[in-house]
Amino acid sequence: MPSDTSPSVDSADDAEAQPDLYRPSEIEPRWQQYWVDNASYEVDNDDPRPRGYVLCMYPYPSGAAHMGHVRNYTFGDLLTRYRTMQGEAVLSPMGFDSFGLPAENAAIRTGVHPREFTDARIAELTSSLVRIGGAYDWRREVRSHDPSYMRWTQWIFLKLLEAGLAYRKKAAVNWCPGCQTVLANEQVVDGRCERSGDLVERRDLDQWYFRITDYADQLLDDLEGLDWPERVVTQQRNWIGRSEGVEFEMPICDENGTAHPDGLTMRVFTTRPDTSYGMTFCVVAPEAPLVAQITTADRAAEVEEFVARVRNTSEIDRLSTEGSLDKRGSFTGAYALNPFTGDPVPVYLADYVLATYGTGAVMAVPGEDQRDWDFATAFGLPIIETVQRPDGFEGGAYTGDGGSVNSPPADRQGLPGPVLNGMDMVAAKAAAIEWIEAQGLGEGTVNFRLRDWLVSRQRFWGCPIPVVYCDACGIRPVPLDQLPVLAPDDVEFRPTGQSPLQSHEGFLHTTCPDCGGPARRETDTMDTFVDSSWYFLRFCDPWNDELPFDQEAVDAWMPVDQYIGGAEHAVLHLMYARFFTKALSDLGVAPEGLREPFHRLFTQGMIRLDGAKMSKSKGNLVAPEEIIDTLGADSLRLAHLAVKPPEEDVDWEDFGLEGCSRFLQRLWRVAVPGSVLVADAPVRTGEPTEVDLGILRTTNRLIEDVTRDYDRWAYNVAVAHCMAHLNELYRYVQGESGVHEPTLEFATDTLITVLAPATPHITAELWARRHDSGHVHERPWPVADESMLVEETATMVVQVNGKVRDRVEVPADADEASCIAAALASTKVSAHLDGDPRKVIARPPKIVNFVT
RNA sequence: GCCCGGGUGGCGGAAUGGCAGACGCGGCGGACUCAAAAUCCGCUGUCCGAAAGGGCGUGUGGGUUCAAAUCCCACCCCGGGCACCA
Repeated sequence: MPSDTSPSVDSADDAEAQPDLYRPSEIEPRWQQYWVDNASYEVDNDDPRPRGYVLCMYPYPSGAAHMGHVRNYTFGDLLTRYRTMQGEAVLSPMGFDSFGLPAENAAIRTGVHPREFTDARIAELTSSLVRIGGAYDWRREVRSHDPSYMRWTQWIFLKLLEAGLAYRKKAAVNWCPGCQTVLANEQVVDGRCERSGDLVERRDLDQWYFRITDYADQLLDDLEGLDWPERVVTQQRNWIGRSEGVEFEMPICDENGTAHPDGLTMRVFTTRPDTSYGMTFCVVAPEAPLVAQITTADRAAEVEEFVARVRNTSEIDRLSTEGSLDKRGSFTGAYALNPFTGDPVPVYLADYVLATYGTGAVMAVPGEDQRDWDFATAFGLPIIETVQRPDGFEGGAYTGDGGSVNSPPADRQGLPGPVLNGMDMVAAKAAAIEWIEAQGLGEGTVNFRLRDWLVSRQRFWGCPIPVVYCDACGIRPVPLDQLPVLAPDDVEFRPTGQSPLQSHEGFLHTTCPDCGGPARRETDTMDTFVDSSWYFLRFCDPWNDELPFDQEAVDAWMPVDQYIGGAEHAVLHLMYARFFTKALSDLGVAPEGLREPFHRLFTQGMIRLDGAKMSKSKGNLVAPEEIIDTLGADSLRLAHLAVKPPEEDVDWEDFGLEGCSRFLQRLWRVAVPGSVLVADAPVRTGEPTEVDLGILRTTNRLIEDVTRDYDRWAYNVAVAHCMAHLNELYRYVQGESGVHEPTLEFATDTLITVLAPATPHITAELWARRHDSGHVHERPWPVADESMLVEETATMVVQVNGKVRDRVEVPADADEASCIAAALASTKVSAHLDGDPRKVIARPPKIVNFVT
C-alpha cells in the first residue's frame, strides 16, 4: 500500500538495530583471520606436546572447492581441532597435487601456460579451504609442480634408479588415445582409461617402471597391522593377488613320447599339483616365444593364423568370455611328457592363457578346472577325475576339496609319480610338490597378479624424468646438483597429441654428464601418482633444501595417525604410497622403522546428485561458496556431519541444511550475552533444585556422548546429541521453575565447547563474547563428572511374557526384590498376570520380566 | 560365480541381546500477528477403537533366548569389489 506510513522493515536496517542476530558472513572471516594471525594450528617439530598427524588427501587444484572437498576437509578439520583440544600437537598440513592433464588440456585449448592456469586454480581452492574454516599449518604447504618439490621427486627417482628399483624395458603397454599417453595397470578399469574413459590400446613401447613387485609380499603381509576399512584391505589383497603353487619342467616330445630333437622343455605353473594325474593336455599363451619352436610343420599355417588373430584382438574382446572356445584355441602338433604318468599330452594354444602371468604355460586338468573343462569339451579331449566328488555333485569341473583318487590309476601300475590316493587337498599338494622337488623337476613358487608400476607419461605437465641418453654411455642420471630438471617455458601447446617437449630443440639437446659428448634428454614425465607417493613425508620437513626430508623430522610425525580421503584410491595412491615408504625406508632415506605411511585410514562416501556422482563435467554441481555466502560455513559443515554416517555415500537432496542453520540460530539466541530468551526467565541463585540437577546430569551425559561419538566417527549421532541438548536447554529456560544461573552457564558453555571442533566460527564468537575474549579452541576438552552421570532414579520397564506393560520409577540402586515388588504393584501389570508368574527375570534397575 | 557391505516410519537415520523409531527433514495442530514470514509450543510407525486400551511392526522363512533390528541357519533384494591370474 503506497500510502502506508508504518516503519520500514528493511532487513539491513533491522539487523543494525539488533546486535543479537547471528550473522555468519560477518563472524566467519574474522575468526579465519584470527587463526592465521595467532598461528593457532602451526606446530613446530620440537613441540613438547604429544604428537598427532591428521592428513586429508591433498587435492588436485580444480578451482573453488566442490562438495566432495568440503566433506573431506570438514571431517579432517573436526579431528584436528578436537585432538588439539585434547592436548595434542596436531600436524595438519595442506598442499596441492598440482601436476596433471586438465591444466595441459586447458593450455592446448586457450594457450595459457599450465603453470599460470594451475596457480590460479590453487589460489581459488586455497580461498575456499580458508572459507570452510580449515585449520592448517600453511607454512608447510607443498605443491607438486613447485621446483623445490620437483627437485626431490627427481632426487628420489634417481635413488630408485641407482638401487635398481627404477628401470626401463620394452613391453606391451596400455595406451590411452584420449590422453595420448601410456597408463599403469592400476589406471585401466574394464579396459578403459580410469581418467578419460577411452578404450585403451596395446602398444609395444620402451617405458620406465618402478619395481613394486619386489615388495609384493611385504605389501600383502603388512596389511595385517593397519587400521583400515576391510573393503580397502580386500581390494589391495585382490590386486596383489598372491597364489602359491609349483613350477616344473615338461620335456617336449612327439605323440609317441619321443623327445624333441633340440631337447626342448616347457615350464608350467600350477596351484593344483595334487591334480597332476588328471593333466590331459597343456596350454601355452599365443605370445610365448616357445610357440614358434615347438609347432610342427603340418600345424604351422593354422597356428600362425591363430596367433595373428589374437594379436589383432583388443584386450576387451580377448578377456571376454563370449565366443566359442574352439575358435579361441589351436593345436601346435607338439606334445609334452606328463612327468607324473610318463604319458605324452598334446600342447595347445589358447588366448585364455596370459603370457605375462606365471610361466605363460599351464598344465590343463579338465576334471578340476572349469576353463580346462570347457576347453576339453570343445576340443574333445579326455577328462580324468582326480578328486573324489561329494555325493550328488553335478556339473563339469569339481574345484572343491576331497579325497585324492586315481593316482596312479588302478589299471596302470608302475608309474613314476607319488601315491596321493586318499589325501585331502592340502596334504596331496604338499606331497606332489615334495615329489617334484625331489625329482629335480621344479620347485614350489609364489606368483603375484601385481605388475611393476609403469611411471613414464608422454605429457608435458608432469615432473620430468631426470635422465639423459648418450650414444656412448647409454642411460645416464642427471647429476644431483643439477636438479631439478625443469621443462622450458617457451613452448607452444598444439592439439597434436604430442608433448611439446618432444619437439623443443633447446630442451632436447644436452651433453652427457659422464663423457661430455652430445646427449638427448628424456622427454617423458612421471605419473602424477609419483608426486603423491611421498608428499606426506615432505610435510614433516618442507623447508629442507639438502634432502627431501630429515629422518628425525619424519620420525617425529610419521606414520600419519589418521588419513582421510576417497575410497577410489584403494589400489592406486594407497598402494603406491605404501611402496614408496617401504622403498625409501630400505634405501636409508626414510627412517628404518617406518614401514607403513598411514596407520589409520578413513574413506568417506561420495556425494551424489540425482543419483549420479557429483562432478563438474556432469554440470550438476552445487557450489559450496554460495551456501557459505548465505547460511555460513558452520551450517554447511554441520549439515555434512549430520546428514549420514560419514563413510556412506550421500545424496545432496538428503542434506538438512535448513535444520542445521536453524539449530545454530537457536544456539545463538540462547547463548549470546543479553539473550532475550534468558532475560525473560526468572533467575534463581542459591542451591540447585532437582530440575537444575537434571540439567547438570544431562550436560555431563552430553560430554560423555559427544566424546564417544567423535572417537567412533559417529558425527551424525554427535550432532543429534547436541541438538537434543539444546532442546533441553530451551525447555529449561522457558520452563516454569526459572533458571539457576551457574547451571545454565555450565550447560551452555559445555554445549559450545563440544561443538567447537564441528562449527568453529560460531562457537569461537559465542565463547569470546561470553568470556571476555577467551578462546574456546584453546580450552581443554571437557571431562564428565562421573558422580553427575549417576541418576538417582531409573525408569524400569515391566514386561509380561516379553511385552512391555508398564514403566515404573525405582531408585537407581534398587535391589532385585524391591524391583519385583515395585513391578507387582502396578495395576497395569497385574491386569496381565493371572496368578503367580512361572518365572521372574529381573535386571535391576532396568527391567523386570514376568513369564506365565 | 566368489568376497565384502547393506535392507528399520513419508524421507535421512538412531538403537550391538533388555522401552524400536533418538535427532533432523517433511506433515499436522496451536501461540504470536490485521495478515504472512520468522519464532515458540505440541503431535506425528501402522491397524482397530469415541476413549481407555489393545493388535501388528526392523527384507522373507525358520531357530536360539525369559527377552532378538541386534545372535544362528536358509533364502530374496540393493550397492560395491574381484573374476579366464592357472
